Amino acid sequence: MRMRSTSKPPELTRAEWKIIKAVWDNEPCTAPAIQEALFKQTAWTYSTVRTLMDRMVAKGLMTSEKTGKMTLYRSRVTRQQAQRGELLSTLKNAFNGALTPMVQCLIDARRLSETELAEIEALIESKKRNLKK
Amino acid sequence: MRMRSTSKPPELTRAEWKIIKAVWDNEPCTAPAIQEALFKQTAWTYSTVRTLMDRMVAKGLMTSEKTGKMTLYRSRVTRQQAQRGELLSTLKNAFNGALTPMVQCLIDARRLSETELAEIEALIESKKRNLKK
DNA sequence: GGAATATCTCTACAAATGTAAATTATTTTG
DNA sequence: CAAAATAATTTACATTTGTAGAGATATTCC
Repeated sequence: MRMRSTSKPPELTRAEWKIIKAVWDNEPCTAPAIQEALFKQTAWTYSTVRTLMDRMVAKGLMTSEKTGKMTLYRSRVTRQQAQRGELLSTLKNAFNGALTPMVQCLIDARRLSETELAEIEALIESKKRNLKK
Repeated sequence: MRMRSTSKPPELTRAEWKIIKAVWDNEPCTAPAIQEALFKQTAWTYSTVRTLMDRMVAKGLMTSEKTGKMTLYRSRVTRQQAQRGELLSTLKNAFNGALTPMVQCLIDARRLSETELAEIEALIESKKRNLKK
């Protein structure tokens, strides 16, 4: 039976976001690979990256599997799950769960191009049709 | 000269969100008032609330003014600013700044009612008109 | 004035987060 | 094989966050 995700979605710290995004783009992957991938952006040393990754394994955000010399990491949360967790927590903390104000804020926060507005509108339209059905 | 907010918007922790929301609803206000207002929800003691509030003053999120016996607190960030900061940081961390996927995720994350969809659509419409002008 | 009440101040402490050096083991390569 | 390069392990440490107790002060009420 397919069941509606029961465990609340994860929340990641800023550092963890950087890591997991790199992992999603490279998995399965090693810690050295990730530190290399992030070095330009973060200048983190191998130690730092490794520590973060192991903590994330401990938290259930990734898995690690030791194959001989190297340790391979894989994400245990999908991008979707993580994004959703983040968004829902913002919705809850900052907007008391009220969706419309959140969207309003989003619209105001950035000067949106007409293209973006059109895209968003299309999403809504599609969802509406989807609901009707 | 009116200048475009240069300092990046604040980021608040979960505890800080609880506090500031209570402050917005009561300011200017005292620490005891806030702890009372939050007690049902958080069960925090006076010490806890007070510590949090003073830290927030140190961070520039609020001001405090000692009038005789009591200390009065006032927010230094508006709800708008704080919400915006939260949203933008989520946008950046979790969505690499891409707006449309974020909205998509939002739409998927909750089963939206037709009413909500309509509301959001109205927001978009309004913004579009606004852009044109 | 003393007891009760309300506040404040100071100090504390554990957990989480960000960051990394030092040491050890392993592998590659001249 | 010895030297060089890689990767892993262990340990550390400062800062931030969550949470609060204890003691000092001022205020009010009997």
